[in-house]
Amino acid sequence: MTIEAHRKTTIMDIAAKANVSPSTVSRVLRGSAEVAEAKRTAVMQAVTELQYRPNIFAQSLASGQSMTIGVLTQNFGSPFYDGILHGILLGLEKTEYWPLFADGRWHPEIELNAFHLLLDRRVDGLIVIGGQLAEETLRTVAQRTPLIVVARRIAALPDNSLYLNNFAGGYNATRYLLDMGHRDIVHITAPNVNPIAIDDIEQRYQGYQQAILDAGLQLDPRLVVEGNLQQQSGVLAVEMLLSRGRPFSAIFTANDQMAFGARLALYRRGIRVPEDVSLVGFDDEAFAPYMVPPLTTMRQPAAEMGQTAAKAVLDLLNKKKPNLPLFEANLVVRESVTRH
Amino acid sequence: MTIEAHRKTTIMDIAAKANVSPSTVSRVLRGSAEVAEAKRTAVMQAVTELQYRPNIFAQSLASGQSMTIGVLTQNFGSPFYDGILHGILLGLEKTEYWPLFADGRWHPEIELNAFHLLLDRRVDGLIVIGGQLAEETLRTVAQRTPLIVVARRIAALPDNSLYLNNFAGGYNATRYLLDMGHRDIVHITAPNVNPIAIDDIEQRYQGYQQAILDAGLQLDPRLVVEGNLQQQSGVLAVEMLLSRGRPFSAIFTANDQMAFGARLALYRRGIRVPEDVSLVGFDDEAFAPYMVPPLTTMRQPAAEMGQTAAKAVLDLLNKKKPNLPLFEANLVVRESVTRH
DNA sequence: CTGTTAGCGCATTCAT
DNA sequence: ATGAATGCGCTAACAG
Repeated sequence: MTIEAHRKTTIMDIAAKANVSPSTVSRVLRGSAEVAEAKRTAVMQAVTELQYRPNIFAQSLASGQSMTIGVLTQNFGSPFYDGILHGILLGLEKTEYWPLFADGRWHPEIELNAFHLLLDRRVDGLIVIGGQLAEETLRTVAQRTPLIVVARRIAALPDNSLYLNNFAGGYNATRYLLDMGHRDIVHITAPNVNPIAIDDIEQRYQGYQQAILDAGLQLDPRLVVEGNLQQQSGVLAVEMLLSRGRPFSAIFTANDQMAFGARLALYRRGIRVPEDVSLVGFDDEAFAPYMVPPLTTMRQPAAEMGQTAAKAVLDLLNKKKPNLPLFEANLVVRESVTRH
Repeated sequence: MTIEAHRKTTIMDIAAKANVSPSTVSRVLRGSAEVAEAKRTAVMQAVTELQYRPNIFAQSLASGQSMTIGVLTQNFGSPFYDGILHGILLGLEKTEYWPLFADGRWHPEIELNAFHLLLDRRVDGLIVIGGQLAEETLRTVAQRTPLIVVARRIAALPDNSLYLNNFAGGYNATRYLLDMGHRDIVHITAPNVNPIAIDDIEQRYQGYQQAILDAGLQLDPRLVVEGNLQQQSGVLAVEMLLSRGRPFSAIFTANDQMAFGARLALYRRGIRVPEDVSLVGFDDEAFAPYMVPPLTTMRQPAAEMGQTAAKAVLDLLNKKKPNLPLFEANLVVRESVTRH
């Protein structure tokens, strides 16, 4: 058993079989130059016959390109982020680029590590979804590598970040409840979570406040409760609320998960939804339509954002200025809200 | 460690700076041989000073190893699969291997393509989560590359597949309802979904049947309804069931999503859970504890399976026979079931 | 222990 | 249009 016997087929093998030089093989394979039709087909045939597959490492080493786009996410399984992931996948599907995923797990150290490993793999472009990387770090990288940050606003990189208008989302959700006749509207926010989400959440809160004021009503701090985005905190928030004794007819939560928790707490207290209290969430998680009753919520266009992000990095790779619209969440009306 | 470094510093630069040969640099960097302490530290210092980062492509090309484990999943966002993903991430975390993800999107062609792209990237090992790749294909690859298939039983590869005892899961769920005094137990199954899941689902159904028989009861086809694993099909299943007029006091669904749908349908019909009908799901999705009322369900040890899979490929890489236990789903009791 | 010498497989100049 | 030559950055076999 010689080494030869098991050696992988290389560009040389197919060059020999097709009676051409290795360079010609390379030319037809990557279409980098015109080649006589006869040789062309001879090469292609040899390729299929020998089941040749190029060695990516050799290719990348020689060309300096990896044909990959690094994608840094924060936990496979977060509904919103996964939606973005799908969009990216879709946006890259018909291109020559292949996504390389890394998971920051919402851990600053793990995230930084993953980020570097992506860079070590010499990705040609980079998409960062949310996360907590220092803006400084992102700025530095952006100078050298096409970079798009999704679901996070980087003030210093207006042309590289893509995010949602959370203020409008909070405003519209609240506005809807007002239009339905509600006057005592609770908001469950989440001020002390990780640094990036906090910004979005704060925006939603601001939107809530502005809508109340625009309706000519007064802000009442007793109607605002704090959670941490987890379902359980929605439960606690409602408990807290009820203990305050301030009457209310509707609840708007900063995300769906807390709405789920809130709904459970109301159920345990025997408070009916939507007869006694209306409920509006934010995210439109897969479960929202199947809650009892189905949850009215703000849908974030995650997939569209991901796809736009993918197109944007490709634009950057081609030295074109990418088009980065400001996205908005849309109200999805379901049965958890009634006219008051 | 900053970003600048990823540029052009090569092993030669640091060799020059440390006054040693490139090979010595390589030796200390990868610990492949003993090196005098003095040179060692000189090299290390040069490395940090020049912010050197090895070129992965050159490394892999020269060594023949990529230090990556390919992971083929089927849609980022499926709760069970994501759990496995997390487990794999965890299992690989402290090793020298880095996971390379690909998404088959539940599309046979896309999956096969992704599979090949993973192989093209010369992964040292491979973990396939579910999917529909031909057993033949898997067997061929397994001969050449360490391969573990998770959440799918490959008869021809008993030492490479890792899955759950779904029969026991179905049996235990049904058994629990029987123990609670229920006699007219509905099962919502899903016979016509994709080829791989169908096997698991069928096993759950078999478990249900066996439990009924073991309790000395008769199987009644009118108590079995078919869905397709989606929430919406749970809604339809219950509608169908009610139209049959056959009384029942409990429903066991083949997955949580259909349980969600079923619960919604019951709500719309004014049938109370659990007072009128008890409900048991399968998967323990994140939402289950927050359903109204909280859902009793079978929890699959996804993360453990993923971690075990990761360890198993590493074992294969080290020519050790991996330990592949048969996993089981555990009952998680919540308020959606009452004694009958 | 350590420096020298060859490749790893391919892309890309150069010449022709 | 095409073959020969060079190098991408690193590892490993071979001497010393």
